[in-house]
Amino acid sequence: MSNSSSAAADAGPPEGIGLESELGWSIRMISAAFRRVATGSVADLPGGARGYLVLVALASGEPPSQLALGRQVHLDRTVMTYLLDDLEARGLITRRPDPRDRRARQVLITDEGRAQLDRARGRISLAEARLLADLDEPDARRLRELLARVARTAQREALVSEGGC
Amino acid sequence: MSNSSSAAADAGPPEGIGLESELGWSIRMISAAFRRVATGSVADLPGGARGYLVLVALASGEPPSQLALGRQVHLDRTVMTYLLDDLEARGLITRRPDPRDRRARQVLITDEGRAQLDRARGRISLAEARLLADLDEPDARRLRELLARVARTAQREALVSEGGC
DNA sequence: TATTGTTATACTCTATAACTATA
DNA sequence: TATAGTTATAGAGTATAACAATA
Repeated sequence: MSNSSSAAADAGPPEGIGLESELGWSIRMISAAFRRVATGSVADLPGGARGYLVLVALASGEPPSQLALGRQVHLDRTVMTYLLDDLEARGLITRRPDPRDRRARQVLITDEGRAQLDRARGRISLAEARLLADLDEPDARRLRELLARVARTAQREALVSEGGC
Repeated sequence: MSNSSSAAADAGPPEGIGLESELGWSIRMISAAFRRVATGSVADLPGGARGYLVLVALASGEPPSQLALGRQVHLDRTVMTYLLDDLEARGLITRRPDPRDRRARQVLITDEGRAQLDRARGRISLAEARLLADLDEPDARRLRELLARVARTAQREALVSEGGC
């Protein structure tokens, strides 16, 4: 019959602490779950989730250099090169030399890029809602706010260490 | 001089929505940051963070099959095989045939495994605290609780989809 | 026929190093 | 000498398929 060993001897209860109290476990499971629900939303963008975040970053603010852009979305400059190649080939971004520093290239989002981004944004919103489905509205908002706060300082510290990506 | 193009024209303020409002960005940055602060804490465990989570799962409850264990920590059974090989070679776990189902093997943590786990747990706690450093105690507790809640249902849905890992 | 564990294989992501052109 | 971008390469992490033993 079905194994279901849990039914046999339930003598081993949650003896204090288990996986669910591990922050690393939560992060791992949520990362996987978000990838699961969001992959389809960005499937038609070059680079998938990475391409999406690049477009989001480009949609607001000054046209950044490739390096600055990579730091915003935690992508190595070597990855940025071919990711931007793909986005440019599809007409979602353009690159032009920075007049102030001829080593650098400014990255700009195109109208087509904005259009695709807006469509993807709607799909991503649905995916996010699915991920947080069993939180009520205030809890979901609180979780988003706390995550954003931790992520913001995490990014700052990533720039300090600045060893790898 | 240093480029610091941000100093030049600061005309591009956060015009409404940017990366920080993206849940996917927060998750991405936090995953990377946690890996950064926690890798050292589990460096002497076979499999690093994955080995650590396996030990945590084994430390409480009934000895699970390799498959059940993999589902708890979101690892494919093909990965479990050599991860457990490594943990067993170091004497942190043992495997024995399940008397009720001779296809399956029960995985047990050893005394040495518990000892190493306890030491790693202390180091991980410090790393977690570093990650959440700029939250006060109530906010940190709230974030942990919300993450655990989302992670728990995320895991349940992973078992349903059960296509990949 | 379906499932557990194993092995082998391929694909993606990430990390490192070397090169160019500018500064 | 140091930096932005490119290219090539190697290494993890993950996924897929095939197999043996058992249900």
